[in-house]
Amino acid sequence: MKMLDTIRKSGNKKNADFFEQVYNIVRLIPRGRVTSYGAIAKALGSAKSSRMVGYAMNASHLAQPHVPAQRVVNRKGMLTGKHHFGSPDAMQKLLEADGVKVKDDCVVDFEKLFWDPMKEIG
DNA sequence: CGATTGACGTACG
DNA sequence: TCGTACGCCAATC
Repeated sequence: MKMLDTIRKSGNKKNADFFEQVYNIVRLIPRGRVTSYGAIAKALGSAKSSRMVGYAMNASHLAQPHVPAQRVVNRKGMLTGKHHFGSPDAMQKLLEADGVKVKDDCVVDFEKLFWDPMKEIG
């Protein structure tokens, strides 16, 4: 499904291009699965803009509908952004609610649960 | 308009 | 194997 293509065309507005794309991809993440900032950045064609993905996530709480930001972690599978949630434990709780086990701020079986955006987009 | 920062990632020691 | 340094690109100061 070339969803990103649609996303890109629909979100070609000057503002909200990168952010919107990030949000859309994150919203595509199935329940019980996770992905990384770098993977999203790469999926958007800006592999070197992984930091921007994280930056976009910082404002993800403003996006509508809700963006499951808890399903996005760094390449190590660590919950680096947990501190940006309401509570430091909110992210882990949300992940556990999705069926993702978290141990020591790290996603268990991260590689197995890893969801590749390119797989859905490409 | 230049400098600083950041929910990352890769390279290097 | 672990810790530190740097690059990337957009937003904020």
